[in-house]
Formats: sequence, structure tokens, C-alpha cells
Amino acid sequence: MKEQKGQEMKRLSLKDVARMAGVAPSTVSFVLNGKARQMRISEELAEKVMAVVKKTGYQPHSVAVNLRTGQSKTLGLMVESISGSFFAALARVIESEADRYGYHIVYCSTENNATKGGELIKMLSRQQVDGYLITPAAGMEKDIQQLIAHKRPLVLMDSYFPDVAAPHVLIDNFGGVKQGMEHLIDRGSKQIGFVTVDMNLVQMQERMKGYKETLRSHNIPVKNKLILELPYDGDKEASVRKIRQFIQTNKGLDALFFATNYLGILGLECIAGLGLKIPDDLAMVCFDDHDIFRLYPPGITVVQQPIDDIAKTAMQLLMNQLDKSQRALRKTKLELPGKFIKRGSS
Amino acid sequence: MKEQKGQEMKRLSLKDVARMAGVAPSTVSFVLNGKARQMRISEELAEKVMAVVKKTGYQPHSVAVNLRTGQSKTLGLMVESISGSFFAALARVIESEADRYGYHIVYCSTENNATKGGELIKMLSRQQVDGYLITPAAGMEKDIQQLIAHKRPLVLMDSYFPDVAAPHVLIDNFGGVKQGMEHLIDRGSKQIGFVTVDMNLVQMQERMKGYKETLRSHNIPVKNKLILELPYDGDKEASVRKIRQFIQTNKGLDALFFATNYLGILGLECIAGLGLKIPDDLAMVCFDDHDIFRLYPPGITVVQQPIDDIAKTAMQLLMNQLDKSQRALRKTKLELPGKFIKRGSS
DNA sequence: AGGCTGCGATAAATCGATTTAGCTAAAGGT
DNA sequence: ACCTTTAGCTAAATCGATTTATCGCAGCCT
Repeated sequence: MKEQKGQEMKRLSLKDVARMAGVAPSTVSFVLNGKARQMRISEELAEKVMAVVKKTGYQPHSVAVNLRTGQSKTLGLMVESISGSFFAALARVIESEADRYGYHIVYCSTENNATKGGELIKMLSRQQVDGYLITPAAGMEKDIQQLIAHKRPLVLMDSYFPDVAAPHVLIDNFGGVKQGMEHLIDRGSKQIGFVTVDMNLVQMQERMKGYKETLRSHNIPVKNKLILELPYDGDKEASVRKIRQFIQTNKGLDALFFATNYLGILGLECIAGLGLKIPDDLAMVCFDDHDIFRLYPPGITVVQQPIDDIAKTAMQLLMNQLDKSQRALRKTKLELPGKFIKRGSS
Repeated sequence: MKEQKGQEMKRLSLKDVARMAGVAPSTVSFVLNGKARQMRISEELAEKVMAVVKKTGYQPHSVAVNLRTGQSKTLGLMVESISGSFFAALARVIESEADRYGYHIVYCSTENNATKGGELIKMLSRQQVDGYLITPAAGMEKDIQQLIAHKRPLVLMDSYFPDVAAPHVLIDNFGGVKQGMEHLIDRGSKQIGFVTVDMNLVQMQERMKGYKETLRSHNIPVKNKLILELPYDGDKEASVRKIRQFIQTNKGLDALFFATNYLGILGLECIAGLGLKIPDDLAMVCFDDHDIFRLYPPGITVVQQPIDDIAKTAMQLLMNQLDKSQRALRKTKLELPGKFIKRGSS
């Protein structure tokens, strides 16, 4: 009974509201933005304006607001691949957090490709996003550095570059692996293998360090034979073959630590294929949880990432930067503890 | 060597480019938008402009363009929950498709809440998205209807409302279930149970219909005892209990068809908990694939959704609507065949 | 009475593009 | 020589808001 008069009914503009209320556009703007008092608009007039606004259901044209204020109220979220469970879960929390702060999300996936990542950053900046939430791919340091140089509000998640002073929040990779490793050692595993991926990112290096140092601190020698570093090229078949071979050639192997859930899942396939029993023939711990690990009998022990905390903290950090009053706190580095969850596999 | 002169270096505007090239802003605009010929700008001048554009790396301010042209080059993608595997996979394909067409995605999740969905639609329209890609939650018919009434380009995915003439693309739910059921019947299952969820959406009704009609067409009586309809309230514990009870009370049960992958996963938990062997004690088929089903021994037979096709087709449909030249083809209904994948569970 | 202050509201500039209408000079027609 | 085209380019309006600078008027002071 109110919307469709003619047929194409142009959207109501602030000017229209002003005309209907019999005031100037600026007055409407002040009232709507809570600057009525400051601009000393009388109560009376303010109410008249609000009445028209309510009656018409006027909503400001956000693009126009954006152009004028330079604030898009939009954040760019860049993940490796939205279909990965970790990233999807992250995205979910980020979205709802952003909503709480009155921001929208434009998301995009790098597919672990630095070139694509770089282009996406350009795309996002062309889109005038107010801030960036990025899980960086290897090789994106230049792009990140540039964002910093341009003083763009930015938070990295899941990884970071040691040479680039960007705020970042991620799990304590070293500590997480250490926790899992000590558990394996405590339960009596003697020959613990480590399956990781050859990716030039700090989180993988930290996990590796966690593996080696925990062994050393228990006076267990680190043998290179027990470390399998797979190429990150997405060739599942080849990886499965290599893991199988790795298990077969290491005779005394009694436990495996997988550095990512993706690897852990491949590992499960191999172990099942070889007819080995978990945990009797081979114990297993995996970094980063996954639905499968809860269900796959007998349940896989994992170090779970604190996804909620990561997302919320990252958001907080970003909001701090967006809050012009308190710029300056760059270089924030946050490592959140992972959660060790013991299941049947160890 | 070129970017940072002063310190706050305002972004280059079209006007700046014009000044540098010694021409009028309008000229630059024409050249950049391929209207040079039409506006009879000389080759010579056009080249001069392009030279400046290249040298400076000028990029138009998309918000300004958006305001002037009314095109945001942004699409709204609304899914039930981005962390669901089906939706995440869908989002992934949609993103890359959108990119191909030069569009960006603003995404948001309904969390299966019609109220939230309605608000999100408002949010998206305030954001001036050019089109909507929606997997609707129950109860959103009014909102969808309104979008249609406002002639908004729109495509529904995964579900639709029989009473609302909106273009939609989804799997052939009936046919998919039928395929799975016939497989179970062929392999000799006599008492096939059906576990579904009480959601008032057409796809669930179609799946139920698929179950019942396939039985009838094979002259097998449909027994209500063999149908379990769980409430959709996210209470996992309760659902697990009910499924377990369902299995225990139906003595002759030799196969289960799960109407969603979420239910299937719960089912796995129950079956494992009861110590039953798949497929010997109980065969199983699930609608909608999931990583777990590939891996969980002995592998779960599924009807896989054609996610790629759904996404690509939906995008195509949306682009058709955005292409003003050929409006009018509303009411497109597309049901794509699912892919039956036999694994060890049946 | 003239100048100053404070109040209440507005006119006009601005953000950065697109697009319509128009302007100037040269060419063509009679 | 005068009028009409046409080519080549630009001025100015516009999209829909925000924000700065004013403006008129009433009251107060001297």
C-alpha cells in the first residue's frame, strides 16, 4: 500500500525527504547522523524530519555515502580457498564479527597463488575496502609490504612474513606441535615420523621446529629419514603414493605426526590402504582438526586451531586500526594457543 | 620510484589525468570507456591520453563509477552457512565464475534463519548489489517475492518456493533419491529406512517423494515406521539418540537412506556406536557427498550434487538477467542430474 | 543606534566519475 | 559571400550523500 505507485519508482533520496519535510537536505543529513544537537537543530524540526524518514522508510544510498566519506564499510577477506574447512570456518566467524561492527565482507580466494593474490588485492583496493583480512600465500610479501606502505588497515591470519611488519594473529604453531609430540612421547612412541608440506611459509617452519626441538629436548635424535616433506602441488595421487612408501620404508615407525589436516586425511587413506591398525600398528596425531577426525574410527588425536579466537582477535586488531583515534599500533603479533584433543588414535 | 612523493599522496583522479594530458575530463572518460570513436576523439589525442593513463597507472574510482552508473559490479551471495561443505564448494565456484564476468561477491550466511535472511537481503540491497544468488531458508518467500516485485536480478539455488516464480537451479532431488533407492533395491535390501529432516523446503519434500515413489513402483509397501523425520534444530545429541533408537526399534532394517550429508554423518556415529558393520549389518546411501564418505571405511555410497554445474548455471541465469538486452526470461527452472557414486557401504 | 554574540537553519562546495548539450573552426553547398 | 554540416573537443549537469561556510534574526551591551 505504499511502495508501488507508478512502475519504476525511483529510489527515495535525501533530497526527497528534505522536500517532504519542508527543510534543507543538510538538515536531514544532520538529523540522520546524530549531529542535530551539534548543529543546533531544534528538537521540533528534528522530530519532523524523523517522522518523514520513518513514514517513508528512507535508507541512505550507501554508495553515495561511501563516495563522500571515503568509508565503504566493507572489508576484504582473502583466504587460501573458501572450500577448505579451516578457511570456511574462519570466514563464518569473521562474517558475523564484521556484522557486529557494521561492516560487510567481500571475500576472495588466492588458491594459494601469489599472482592471483596480488591481483585480488588490487581488485579489493579498487573496490575501496576499508581494511584487509588476509591469509597470505607464499610469495605475497611484496603485495603485503605495499599495503603497509600505503598505510592500509590490515591483519594477516594463519601466517605472516618475518620481514614484513604487519599485524598478524595465528595459532602458536610451535607450541601446538610440541604439545602433540610430548603426548606421543609420553605414551611411549619411539619412532615418530613427521609428514609436512614444502611450503615456504612461516607456520610450516614453526611446526617443523616444534617437531625437531621437542625430540631434542627429550634427547631423542632427529632422523631425516623420519621426515617427509611433500611438494605443495595438489597432486593427491602422488602424495598418497609417497606417504605409503614412507610408511613402508621406515620399519620401526610407530607414530606419525601430520602437519596439516589435508595431509592427515591423505595419511588416513594410506594407513587404511596398508591395512594398518590405528593406534596399535601406528599412532597418529594431526595438526588442525577436521570433521573426519572426530568420526573416523577410532577418532584422530589433533591439535585444534582456535578459529573463533583467531577470527575475533583479527577483527579486533583491524577495528583498532580503523579507529583513527588510536592508529599507530602496528606490529602486533599474536600467537594463540591451540587446543590439544586426545582421541583414539594415540 | 614513482608512487611516494609527499606522504599522503591522494589517489589519482580522472581530473588529474585530464590535466596531465592537457585535455578535458570528459575526453579521458570517453577514451577509457571505448567511446572515443563514437565521440569522434582523434586517434592522436586518444593515444596521448592512454599514454598518461599507462604511465600513471590510473585506475578509476569504482565507487564514483558505481554512483554515476548505478552498477556496482557486485553480486550478493547468500548461503545457509559458509562453513557447510556444500555451500563452501558452491561459493568457491561462484566466486571464480563471477570473476570471469567481472563481478565481485559480497557473501553472507542466513544460518537457516528467515529473519536474518530478510535483514541480509535488505543489507545487500542497501549495498546496491546488482544481483542476488540465494540458497533460501524456509520462510523467506516473502523476501524473495519482494525482490521479484522490485524486478531485481535473482537466482535461487538448492531450493525454491513453488508459489514464487523465481528462476532457480538445483539438483534433481527426486531423481537422485530414486537412483539411490533403486540401487539399494537391486542389491537386495528389503527394509529400507529413510532418515530426513523436518524442514519446510521443497527439496526435502522431493527427496521424500523419491523415497516413497520408488518403493511403490517396485511394489514395496511404504511403512511410516521406517521413516524418521528429525527436527531441524541443530541439537546434535538429540538427533544421534533418535537415530540410534530408530535403528534399534526397527528390527528387520537392512539399509538406510539419509536425506542429507549432515544426517549421514550423524548416522555413521550411531552405527559405529551400535557396533554394526557396514554394509553387512546395514547398508547405507546418503544424499549429498562429503569428504568423510570417501574415506570412512568402507566408503559411503552417495548421490553427489553437481555443484559445478549448479554454480555455473546459476551464474549464467543471473548474467542473462543483468544483460538488459534480453530481460524477460524469468521463471527458468532447472533441475540438474545428481551423480550416483557407489562405494563400499552398499 | 550601532556593533557583537549566539541561535537555527540553509546554500553551496565536494567526493570522482559519466553523459548530455554545446561550442568552435573548418569544410561543403549554392 | 552566406548558410549549413560536420568533425573534434569541452563545459556543465548529474548521481546522492556530507560538510563547511554563511545568512538572517533576536537579544545584549555600551
